[in-house]
Amino acid sequence: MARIVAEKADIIPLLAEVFREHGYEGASLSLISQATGLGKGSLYHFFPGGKEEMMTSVLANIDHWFETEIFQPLLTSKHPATAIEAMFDAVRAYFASGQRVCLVGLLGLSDSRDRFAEAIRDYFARWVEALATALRPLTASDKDAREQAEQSVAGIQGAIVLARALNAPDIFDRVLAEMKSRQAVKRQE
Amino acid sequence: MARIVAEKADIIPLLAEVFREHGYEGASLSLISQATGLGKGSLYHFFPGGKEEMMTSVLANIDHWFETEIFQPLLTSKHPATAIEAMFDAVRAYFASGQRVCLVGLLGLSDSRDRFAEAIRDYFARWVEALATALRPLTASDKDAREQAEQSVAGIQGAIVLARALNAPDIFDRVLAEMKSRQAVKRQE
DNA sequence: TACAGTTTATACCGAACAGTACAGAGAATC
DNA sequence: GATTCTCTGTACTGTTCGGTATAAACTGTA
Repeated sequence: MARIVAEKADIIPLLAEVFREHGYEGASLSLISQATGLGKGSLYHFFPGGKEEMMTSVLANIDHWFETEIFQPLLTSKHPATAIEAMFDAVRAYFASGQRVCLVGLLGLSDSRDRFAEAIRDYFARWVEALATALRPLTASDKDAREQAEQSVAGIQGAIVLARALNAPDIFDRVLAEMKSRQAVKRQE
Repeated sequence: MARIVAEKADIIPLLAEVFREHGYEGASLSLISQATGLGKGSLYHFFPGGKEEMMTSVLANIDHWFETEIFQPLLTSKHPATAIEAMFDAVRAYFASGQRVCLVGLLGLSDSRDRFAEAIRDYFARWVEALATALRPLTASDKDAREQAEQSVAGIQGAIVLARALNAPDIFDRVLAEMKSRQAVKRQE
């Protein structure tokens, strides 16, 4: 029969969007089929492990993106202060000012979190760790750096929740802008 | 047949916990039946509107709690600074240091958010508004008060996400404690 | 053209889903 | 004791779920 997808990798972003919109349980195979344009036969050909394998593939994809675009710059940049600012900008674009949900955060709140607990934990642990590393030269103590990193990652996740709930992307931008400027102030002290 | 529940109100907290754990779609009638000890017959006797009515009842219950325990004190207290501190303490207890999910926030991220959009929006809008009102005497401008209120509500929601994801209630406490102390610093300026 | 491997659509499975129908049990009232 | 109203258990509806089996259609190679 007609070949629809050239690469398995091409459909992972589509899968990610379905999971983001409907969660893991809510993303039924018929929704997935509709969003990707692939029938069940094709889906189970590419992902013999079914929905769970689809989700782990999506998580691996997200993980890779954050690793290269967010974590590594924070960890290796010669100018941590600008790296942190770049992170806020990248995050704002990635989450579309809160109109795009953080799939990992959502998964952590849902009842399927146990199934993907490790991936969820790693994602946030690495994010906090990377940000804390970048903050270390700018803060009085390692403890301060870590606390501030937790504060920022939490702030970003909460900004998504709030912006979605109020259907107001400007709130997301405002919360992130304030956190960003607070780092700037701290640097001047 | 044997009467199990004296008051319909008694089972709403049980319903709330099921929805918190499994979300709206994930909370199947069999799970609800198990958690409440009521069969389908009883459930549809108390809630003829089915799951949707159960959720709206739960949301109304949550709304009432926050209105009396959080919003009103913020709006009417003679000492807004202490009212804000009390809010952080009450929130910490309510969400059990992040081990208990915010149902309204979760609902806002899920795909059933459209169905309860109004309740979700009201909840967060009133929270931000109440906190901004309490902050107004303590900040330079109304704009500052509002931005700081958004920041705090987002921080609380994000702290839940982060604490759940990392399975670390201490992070929730740390993030809230820092936000609380930041208000205190601002007051001294 | 013949063949092999890959990709697809479709029919199907048992289980679980939300919701309905209804008979009957318990308590309250008279 | 009869009646009434509130509550509950059970059986059932049609639908959808994730997943499987399979055969056919396509592509690449020869």
